[in-house]
Amino acid sequence: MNEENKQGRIGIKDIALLAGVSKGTVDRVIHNRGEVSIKSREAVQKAIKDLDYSPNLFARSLASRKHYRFVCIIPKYQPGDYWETADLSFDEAVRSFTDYNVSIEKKYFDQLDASSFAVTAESVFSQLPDGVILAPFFRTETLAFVSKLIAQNIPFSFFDSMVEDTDFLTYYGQNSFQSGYIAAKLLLDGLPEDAEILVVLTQRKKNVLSNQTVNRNRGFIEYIKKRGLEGKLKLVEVWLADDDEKANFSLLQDAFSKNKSVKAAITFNSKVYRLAMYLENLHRTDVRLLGYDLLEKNVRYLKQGVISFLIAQRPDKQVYCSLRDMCRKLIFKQEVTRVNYVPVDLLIKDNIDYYIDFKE
Amino acid sequence: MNEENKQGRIGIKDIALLAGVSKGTVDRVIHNRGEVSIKSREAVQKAIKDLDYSPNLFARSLASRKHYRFVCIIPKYQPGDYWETADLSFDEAVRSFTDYNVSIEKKYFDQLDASSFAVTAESVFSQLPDGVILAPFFRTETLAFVSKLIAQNIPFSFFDSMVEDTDFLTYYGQNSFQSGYIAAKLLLDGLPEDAEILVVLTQRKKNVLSNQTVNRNRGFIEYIKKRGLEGKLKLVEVWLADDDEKANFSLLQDAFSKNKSVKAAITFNSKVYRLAMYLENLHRTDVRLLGYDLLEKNVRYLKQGVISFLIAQRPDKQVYCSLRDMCRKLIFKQEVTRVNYVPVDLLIKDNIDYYIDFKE
DNA sequence: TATTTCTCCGTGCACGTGCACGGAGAAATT
DNA sequence: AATTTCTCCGTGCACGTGCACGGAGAAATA
Repeated sequence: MNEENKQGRIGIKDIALLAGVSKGTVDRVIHNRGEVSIKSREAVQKAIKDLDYSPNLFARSLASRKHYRFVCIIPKYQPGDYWETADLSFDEAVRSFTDYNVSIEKKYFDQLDASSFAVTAESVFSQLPDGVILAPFFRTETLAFVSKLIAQNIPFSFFDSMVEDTDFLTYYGQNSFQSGYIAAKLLLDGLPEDAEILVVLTQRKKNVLSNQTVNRNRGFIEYIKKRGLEGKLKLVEVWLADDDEKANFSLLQDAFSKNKSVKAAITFNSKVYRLAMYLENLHRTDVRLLGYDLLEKNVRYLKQGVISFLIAQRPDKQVYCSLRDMCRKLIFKQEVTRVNYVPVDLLIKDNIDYYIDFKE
Repeated sequence: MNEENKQGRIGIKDIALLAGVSKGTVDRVIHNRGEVSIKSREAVQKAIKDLDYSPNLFARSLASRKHYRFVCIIPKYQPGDYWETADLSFDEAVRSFTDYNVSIEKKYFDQLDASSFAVTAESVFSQLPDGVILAPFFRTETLAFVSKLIAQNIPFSFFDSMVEDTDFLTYYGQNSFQSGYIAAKLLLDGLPEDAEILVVLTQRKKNVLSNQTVNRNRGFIEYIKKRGLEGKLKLVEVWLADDDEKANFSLLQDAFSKNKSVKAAITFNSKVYRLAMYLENLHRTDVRLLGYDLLEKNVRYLKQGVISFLIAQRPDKQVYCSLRDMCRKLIFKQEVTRVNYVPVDLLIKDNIDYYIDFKE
């Protein structure tokens, strides 16, 4: 083991020396807070360039007294729900940034209730946060919220879905349209052209579908058109309620008894385990089933072979990257990419374990 | 924006205060380098526990004079090859760790020449490295090498493939057997049971196949057995040379002319673009093609629809995680997981873009 | 008792950066 | 000319930790 001092990392005082000024002046140039003559500024900038200086981020955050406080806004959830992953990922992610003097506060709203979202969002302002990360469930309310954020000069990022034409810092999420397209391909390829397909939708209040669902559905239809299957395939829509499992069961029962030769079924959200549960009860293994997200129940049915495909969208990464980019932009003044589509990950029973077990 | 000093992070001097000793003593306990009375030691340990102290890693590595030097051993490659990704990833990864006083030296060997590997490996010792990361291409030579590493107390990690029963720190790589199994599933599902399948192998010197290839092939066969297709499917093996493209072309020509109704073809390495090129020249679109790894050429043929599936194994992650774990273990004395299988990522023309573009 | 050795421990500087403070000299004002 | 204001810049401490140095007191040796 070698004890070598200093591998010659060049620091602020090296450029001070080269530029013929003191490190205080260098500091003023780096954080351009003025009070520097043009001559000195240029000398420093040249030195920085010549020596290819990059600051030691550790020393920086050690020395910095600034404390950054971010707020994230996500829906309330039941244990095992999709949103639990995102929630836990925030805790996980913030741990990687505590040493940068970063802390985070989470706020929850009712995903069926737009006014709950508005109230939660409003409560953010009293905290005077340095940045906000949110899943923009309700378009109108989100627009109102972010315009107020902009007025107060508070940067914000979207994840999961986005509201376009707003001045968000970053977006991390899946391209829903494309993921619906891919879902269609996986579900339909190899099936007869006139097969019966069950499309299971979950309605929220006022019959409104989520952004994600709408766009995935569009992508789904697009594939069907492209393959020239429109009008040939028999698409059967089944509308379930979000909370009434008993009613849902009989709705499914109804659908399957009316359509005897269903070859495949799909949901555009994470609730595919409902369908799986239903099919398993009936010991039907002849229906190709596809859904989204790696809920524990979904994974179990995938491994059992009841579900054929799951499409995942790395919720943990969405959260981590959103937070990281906010740090990069605000703390380290680095550039970040605005729109970031996460991969459309295809999971089958044979590769699911490696996907889940892999901890980066 | 809030200027709040100190969010109450407890540091070494807080435990010194609570334990009634100086921070020097606390330091001696933490790094247990002795010269501490039992009474003091226990007081400090109690204080650490009571206050739930965790060291500030930034301050630690800032103050530390120790410089860690790692060596990695990878094969030489042509531009665009699989190993280029790994090579570049090392550069990328080491950047994240320079502030921890870490540097890395890369060493290359000829992947067709075991003795080249041995020579390269031997040259490592003169550097007195703190750790070694290698892709263990040659079993015998690797065994000799690592036993010498162990004798000199130098920790080492495998990636890409591993040599079992050695005392490696970590392994990151794909489960080759399982990935071959999955490859078979993707390639064969939906084909007639008596289809003609081309299995294209690349021989290295002395007719030796790489570990990866052997195991993927085993997994492939396993699936065929499980499906009861053994003896029904017509598997045609084609052996190509690694470097003679002209000979390879005529070998393929030969294979396709002898087997008129080939329905699918597979290679267990990254050279599937050869097959794609051949099929494209002949304007044949009726052959389902599967291969490994996201070489630029492979991706192009996938997007064109010549290749149906690519299986990826996150070489960048393998490298990054190997290096990160070495830091965790050696610098921060944290525990790491020994065997880490990376996901078997399934890519089709419709999800490849998101996969490639996504920068974490 | 005087000297040496040994055990234990406190002090103080360093790492690279941020930032407050104050000072020197020029320019503007009285 | 004396004073004030303004522009520019250097000095020095702090962040939390690692580590070298040396000192105090006890124990061992003379």
